[in-house]
Amino acid sequence: MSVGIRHDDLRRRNRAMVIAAVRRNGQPSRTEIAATTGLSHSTISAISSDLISEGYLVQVKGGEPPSLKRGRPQVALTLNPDAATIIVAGLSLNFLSAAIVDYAGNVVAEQRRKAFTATLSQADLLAELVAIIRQLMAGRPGARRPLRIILAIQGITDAGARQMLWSPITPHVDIPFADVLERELGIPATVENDCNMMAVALRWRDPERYRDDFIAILLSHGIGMGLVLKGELFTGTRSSGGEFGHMTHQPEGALCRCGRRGCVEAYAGNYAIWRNARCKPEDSVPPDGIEESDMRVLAARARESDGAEREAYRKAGTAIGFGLGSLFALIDPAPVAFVGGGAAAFDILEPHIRAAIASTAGGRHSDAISFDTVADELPLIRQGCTMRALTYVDQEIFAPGAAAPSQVGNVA
Amino acid sequence: MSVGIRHDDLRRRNRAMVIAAVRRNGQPSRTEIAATTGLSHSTISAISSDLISEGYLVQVKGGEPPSLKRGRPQVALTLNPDAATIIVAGLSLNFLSAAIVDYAGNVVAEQRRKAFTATLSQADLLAELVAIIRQLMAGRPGARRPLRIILAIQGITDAGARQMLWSPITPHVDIPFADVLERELGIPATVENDCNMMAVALRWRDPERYRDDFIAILLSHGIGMGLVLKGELFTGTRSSGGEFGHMTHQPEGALCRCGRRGCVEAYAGNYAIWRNARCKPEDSVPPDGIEESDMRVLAARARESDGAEREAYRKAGTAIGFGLGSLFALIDPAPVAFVGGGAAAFDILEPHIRAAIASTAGGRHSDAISFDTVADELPLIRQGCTMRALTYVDQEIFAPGAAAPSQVGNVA
DNA sequence: CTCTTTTTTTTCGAGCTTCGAAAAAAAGAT
DNA sequence: ATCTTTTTTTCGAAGCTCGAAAAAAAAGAG
Repeated sequence: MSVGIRHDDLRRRNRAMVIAAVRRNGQPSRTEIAATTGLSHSTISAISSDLISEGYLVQVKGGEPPSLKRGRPQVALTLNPDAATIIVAGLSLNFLSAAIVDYAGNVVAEQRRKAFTATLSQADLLAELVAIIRQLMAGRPGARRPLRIILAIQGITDAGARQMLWSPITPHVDIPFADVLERELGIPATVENDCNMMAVALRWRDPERYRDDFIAILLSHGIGMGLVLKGELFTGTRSSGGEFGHMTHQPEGALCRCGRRGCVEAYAGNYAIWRNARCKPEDSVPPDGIEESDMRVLAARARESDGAEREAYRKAGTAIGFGLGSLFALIDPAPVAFVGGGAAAFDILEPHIRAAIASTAGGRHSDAISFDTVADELPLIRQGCTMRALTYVDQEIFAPGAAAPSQVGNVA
Repeated sequence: MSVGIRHDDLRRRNRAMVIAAVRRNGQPSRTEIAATTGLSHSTISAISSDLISEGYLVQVKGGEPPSLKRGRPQVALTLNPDAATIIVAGLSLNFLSAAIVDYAGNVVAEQRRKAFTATLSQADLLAELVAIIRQLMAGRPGARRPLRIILAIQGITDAGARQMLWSPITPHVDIPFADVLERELGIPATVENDCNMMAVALRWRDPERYRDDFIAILLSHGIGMGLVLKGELFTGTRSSGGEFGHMTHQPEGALCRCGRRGCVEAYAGNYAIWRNARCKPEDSVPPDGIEESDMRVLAARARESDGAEREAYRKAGTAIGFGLGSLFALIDPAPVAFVGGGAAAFDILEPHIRAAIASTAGGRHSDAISFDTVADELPLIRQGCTMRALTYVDQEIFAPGAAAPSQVGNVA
């Protein structure tokens, strides 16, 4: 359904565009905003003066160094940190975190706590989550109500970012996190897949390298992926999608944590590497609770001698490589960032990944396949959530009515 | 890079929206256009009166049956067939076709000819293509110059729709079809992958069933795919992408026509089914020139008795199923249309496809997996090309400057 | 046959928005 | 102190969409 542009949409869109330019650029002047948006100086002047008087933007006074150029100096604009706050929460195995973040993206308060996610009832899990956020907000009495809650979870979410459909950290499925948070706290909430947030963060961190098309792969107990294609975060038609770890590497192959067989993860997840390194049968139930330190020992042994550990990493690299090969057959090659504890063993994995890719259709354009590693996923996830939630807030403020994830399809 | 909306873009976009509404709807009245676009009646009235006086739209006079409602009858608007023409060309193994199509999508002239694509030099192949189009245009002296050429090829094209990167129908690679056509004929040209055009056509044909997310799979000598996700035709980052047939089904498996091993196509392409049915070794070079009639014989035998033929189809179905399973892990399940000669044997394939999917991550939401078959791919490809080229023309006319495939990414 | 009702389409003025040009502002250079 | 350069604001013009009202065109009622 194609929708025409109303006249009053115009100003809203251009206001949102200006805010987006400031968010992306940091401290642009009006002239720079005019250049990046393509709008005239007079329009930018009008819009930014509105946004300043409404409290969304502020002029940076003495911050910048005295420019060496002649002429009236540019006045830098920046986001007013006090314009709004959001809450960024994270839920991973046995661990719960929440933070209040201001409109400029600075963390202003934070809470962390242990919680035995694997054994908690669904109600208790939700209660813990609500409690940590309540506690966080109680620490700032009198503060304005946060405009949005964003929750990153290890697991699959629905396409509308309302529910967790499945997660390895809890036996419960279809948990309506967003609905519960909204009901209990009265703040709009969304649930996002952690790997997707990693991809979002990479784009904000290094837009040179991670621009329009790239892949973030989490190497941890399981294997996750966040994918950006044509500048948009890629999601499934019904879920957060991108379950790279559960593409089939070997039909009827090794037993995966998900209960099926032959998934990439069943060869490349920490538990799979451990299982192979210990020479357990491929169909043995994947063990839980493997520590990063255990993996470091395995990796060290794999580097030292040509034994079962090295073979385990070979299998892992091969599985990842064939998975990437199939992915590249669909989307063409793109830069890959390997994130998480497993990235520490990337030196062992890389030759096998490259060898496997070379034997697939992904071998074409192998020059486009550049790998990078990021050791710690948590800061990435936090940053991705922050930017995503703030962008939602921007869209809500400046384009009310237009739902956040709106996209008008138009195949021709 | 975010670009603001200029004031004069507004009318252009809304004009394009009106044209798109008419193209999609067939013969809508002004009132219906207002409803679907969300613009006011006064705006639609102004725009459509402009478009009529410019010759793009015409009012349908006595066409519709006398409405049984009271009140002033709606005046149906439709595309003026004489507003423009385009050329739709197709290139497949040993076969070349071209047609002139008017602005309303009707074929007004057509040419077909044999050409031995597999043995022609690149120059001769291009010359044949230019010749058939010249001949077509020579048949309509005095006619206005067509506004666009669209060429569908069996093979991979680049993301910009300028070149054929690789094709099974010719040994030559990186053929700059679009540049040559534009230079020789002076008409803007693009090259599209045939399976992508199938997907586009399905959406125009049956928008109820094929709306926002669906998959078109060509079962023929090779295996091709066209994919629509979130209402947009899916393409790779550098090429037409979606090479479903060259996802890896079995690492180090059967020899594929592409020279690699274990691709889905190496089990499910006509040549692979034939190879398995004849009990040739999996690493034997795939034969060429298998006729549809040969495949019908194989399928009949597979239905009759449990022999090598049935086993060949089992392997084919399994490969397709595991491929779909991996695809569904990435994009979630979606309706699938199997197109082409191989769809005639879908009854034999289906149980194996479903069994394989059920054993993968795609097994979730298996209710969303509905299959359909379309016997003949050529009309689909023709129709898809027609609609795509006409939409390009619309965009060029009504939104000059904005390149046809424009999409501003905005990850947050 | 005429008048009323109903529905579609057009007309018209109001209210926005953006743009370009010119003016104002704010610094360094001379 | 004045000139030059660059940024920002101001102001009028032009264009677009919208809502309300008017006009048009048909069916139904009497």
